[in-house]
Formats: sequence, C-alpha cells, structure tokens
Amino acid sequence: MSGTNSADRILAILDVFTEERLEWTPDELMAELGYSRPTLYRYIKSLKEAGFLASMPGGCMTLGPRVVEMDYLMQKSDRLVCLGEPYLKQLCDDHPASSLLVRWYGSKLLCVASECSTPNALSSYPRGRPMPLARGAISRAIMAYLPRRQLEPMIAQNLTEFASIGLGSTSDEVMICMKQIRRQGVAIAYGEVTPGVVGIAAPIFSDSNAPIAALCVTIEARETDEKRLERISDQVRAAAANISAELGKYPNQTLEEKPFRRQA
Amino acid sequence: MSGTNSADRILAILDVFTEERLEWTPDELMAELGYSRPTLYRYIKSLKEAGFLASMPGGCMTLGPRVVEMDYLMQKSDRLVCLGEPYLKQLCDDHPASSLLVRWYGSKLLCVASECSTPNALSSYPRGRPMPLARGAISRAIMAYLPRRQLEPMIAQNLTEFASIGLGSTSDEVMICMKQIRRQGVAIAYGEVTPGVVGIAAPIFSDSNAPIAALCVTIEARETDEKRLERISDQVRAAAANISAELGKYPNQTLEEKPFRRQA
DNA sequence: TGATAAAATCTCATCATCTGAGATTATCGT
DNA sequence: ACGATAATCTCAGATGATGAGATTTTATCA
Repeated sequence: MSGTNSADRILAILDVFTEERLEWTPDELMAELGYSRPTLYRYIKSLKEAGFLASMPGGCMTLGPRVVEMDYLMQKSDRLVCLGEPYLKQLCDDHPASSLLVRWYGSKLLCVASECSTPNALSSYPRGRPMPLARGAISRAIMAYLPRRQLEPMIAQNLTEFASIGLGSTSDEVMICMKQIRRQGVAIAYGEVTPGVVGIAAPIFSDSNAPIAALCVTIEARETDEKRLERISDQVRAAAANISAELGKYPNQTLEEKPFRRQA
Repeated sequence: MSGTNSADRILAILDVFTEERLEWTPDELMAELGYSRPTLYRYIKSLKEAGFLASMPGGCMTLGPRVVEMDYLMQKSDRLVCLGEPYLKQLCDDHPASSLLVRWYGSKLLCVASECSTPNALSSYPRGRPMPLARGAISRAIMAYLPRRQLEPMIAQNLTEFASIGLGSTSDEVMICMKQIRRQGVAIAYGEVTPGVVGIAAPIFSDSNAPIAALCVTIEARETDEKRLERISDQVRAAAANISAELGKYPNQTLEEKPFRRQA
C-alpha cells in the first residue's frame, strides 16, 4: 500500500496525472493529495529536477520530458522490440491484420510494439496500451508456459473469467486447456477482447526459458478462414521461436557481468 | 542538487538506467548508489509498486511498464501532437523530408512527434529523442519568441555557441538575429545539427502566447533550392500558426477549472 | 523431494531529516 | 513601478528514515 512513507507520497503525485486530467496547479494538488504547501513544493521540486514534472506557462504542472525520454530509451534498447519489429512488418504484409509484441510484467500486459495493415483503427494497438490480463490469446499464450507455482493461483483467481470464456469451470479443466496450448504452440481466441476479432499468439522466451512476452496477430474473423488461420498460426509460432532463439543468442552485456550463482 | 533528501535518493535510482545499462541487480545498485541493503530494497519496493521498475526473471531490475504507459498517456492526450500530426504528414507528402514537432521544456527540447518521407534513417527523429538546446532552427524558432528576461541570460550563456554558428559575437548581435527571425516567422539553419541538412522551423504558441513548441522540417540541402525553401517556409509558418490558433481555440478542460487570476 | 545457498524482508534502537505554520522573498501582470 | 499571487525559507518538534544483524522466503541443485 502507499501513503505511510515519503517515497510513496512522492510517487503518488504522478498518479493523479490521468488521461482526464493532465494539468494540475499546486493548489489543486494540495487539495487532492492533502499535502501541506511546503511539502508539496518540496516534492514538486524534486520531481521537476528529475524531469518527471514540468511547469506549463501559467503555473500548471504536467508530466515532464523525462517520461518521454525514458520510453524512448526503453524502446531503443529493447532487444525484444528490435528483433521483433521485422516479424511484425512481415505478418502485416502477409495478412490484413494487426501484429503486436506484448510484454509480460508479472502483473501487467503491455503492448511494446505494433504494426497494422488495415485502416481500421479499432484493431490497432499502439505501444503503451495495456492489455487485459485474463482474456485473449496473448494472455493465455504466456500463462500456459508459466511454472505451476505461478500459474495455479492465477487460474484460481480468475476462474470465473475463464469459465465465461468457456475454458472450463474448474482449475483442472483450465489446466488441460493450457496443456493443449503448450502442445499447439499457439493460443487462439475468438472475439475475447474485441468482438469479431480473432487473436493468434505465441510466447516468447528469455534465455532462462521464462515466458516474457508474446507475439500476436489479430484479424477480423470475416477476413479469415480455416486455412489462413493455420498459416498465421504457423508463422506466429515460427516467428516467436525465432525471436526467442535470437534473444538467447546475443545476451545483453549485463548478463555477462551478472554474477552467476553457481560460478563462485 | 540531489542527494540530501530521500526524494532525490529514490529518483536517483532511475537515473542509473541508461542506454548502456538497462539491467541492474540489487547488489549492483547498492554498490553504484551507496545505499544500504534494507534502504535500497525499500526504495525498490516503492518503485516497483508504482510500476517504474520491474524485476526480470533472474532478479535483475529494469525500467517498468509505468514508463511506457505514461508516455502513451502523454502522447494520446497531448493536443499539440494530435493537432500537429496531420500537418507533419502533409509536409512529408509534399517534400522528401522529415517533419517534427518539438516541445520546449524550459531546459530541454524534446521531439514529441515526427514523420519521415525519406528512407534515410539519419534524418529521422523519433519521439523521445532529445535535441540540442542551442543549435538548429528549432531552438532558435522558440528562443526568438521568449521574453527578454529568459532570452538574455540564455544568449549570454551560449554566446560561444552562437558565435561559432555565425549569428554574432555579442549579445546584441544575436538579439538582432532573433529579431529577424521574428520578422520572418521562421528560423532556418544550414547543417547546424546534421551536416548537409537544412532545418526550417516555426514556433507554436500556447493560448497565453508563450512559445511552447516548434514545427520543423529537415531536408537534405541537395534536395532543395531557393524556391522550395521558400515554399517550405511558407507552409511551416502557416501550419505552426494554424496549430497555435487551434490550441487556443479549444482549451483543455482544466483551463476552465483553473482559477483565473483576475477573476477573484 | 529435501538440503542448501542466495535473496528479500523484518526487527528495533538511534537519530537524522521530514514536516508544517507563518514569515519572507521572488515572480508575474498591469 | 506597483500590487497580487506564487514559491521559498526559517525553525522547533517529532515523526519516520536508517542500517546492522537476524530471520524468513525463494530459488537451485542433488
């Protein structure tokens, strides 16, 4: 929880900047957060110096340039994105579809790269857009490969959700579905996230064989058929496998420096 | 400066995540930052809960999903970006060039949107890429419209830089250049940022008439001539004026709520 | 599966530093 | 230059941050 220590109180300031409200005056922030004037200004000063906030002409505060820069940094240095982008392009060339690369953050799924070959903006998923955690091909492609210890409580927690999709009403039934996904190498979901849109996703693994992301193609159900679906599945499976292999092949420099446990 | 208060110490953690080094183990962070183990873990916990950090499989820390989400939020809700994007596209359709929208953050210039109609990646400026503060058409297009109080110390500080570009060796001479930019409505720079590339930039104003951004077209010098340069200048000037006008026309909701000074 | 090592968290006494009311100074608009 | 608002400073009190070491949790391997 947040609120007892100053670390959380500082970071809480950034929470109030939402889509509905991207500009706040110091007085409004005082009212919203309940901080005293000097305290708030102290916090703001730190956040401004770090670039997370910026003052607009007029005294209003907004999110600062550091946010944009950090995202750029992450994107540019993200080997998953760099390796994956050509595959996204290829998939969109081959099919009237969207293709996305989605990262698994333990408690969040976040699109980190996407391509789109249809003018329809509905099916486009730009970078930064969060994804539902317990719905859709992406989520399942990753979950199916999680170790039991992580998977089981997760299934238990979202059992009603799984039941409503029709994956099964008990944990065991859902586990069987997951096993089947593992056998197939892809997860397919019909209209779970967007009605009328099919999602085909395959997991991407880090060099330690943990699923860290998924490659997904979404396509209008009426644009596709059995045959194309199979072709897409094959391509997605292969692309995800390639990306995984490449991710392991050239490990980050930091991994070399990182002390290996059993080495010492 | 940072370091005496815990606010800065927490935010300092995020500073060590650079392009060269995007993964850190807690022990490495301890060594780098000099924090004790419990303290560091307390900080990490707060940052992880806020989503600014995420632990990778293996215990390494990376920047977290919140960064990407916040950027998405900023981009999606940024009226400057939304209004400007059609103009960027238009300019790239009309010329073999890059067009960018650059925000002025007081102490930083940051590209917030860009288009590119040439395959040459050199001249492409993706979102998030910082720009040099005292060089190029963009910087000058904005500076020329700053109030004297801000402009004069800035010129004094970067006088050698201006001299090397040939804008003048004294503050007064540089001020004359700025005046000329104001008369022309655009700033043009020949190869100041990238050799062989011309930049044409015009300022964008907030509703309170402060320059908050610039629209810029960059084009290879050999792709252009006097005539085209003039045409681009006209277009850039007009587009920037249109964006400024639109920015003022539909103010953010928050501006309405914001207490007006003279109203009370 | 259980043993073992490493990682992460907890405990707690000390004291540094955070806090907030009010005064003061800087900044802005006319 | 003036008046009004915004931002910072001062300072005493006390809250909450800190770090050494113990402990628990998690991961690794036989």
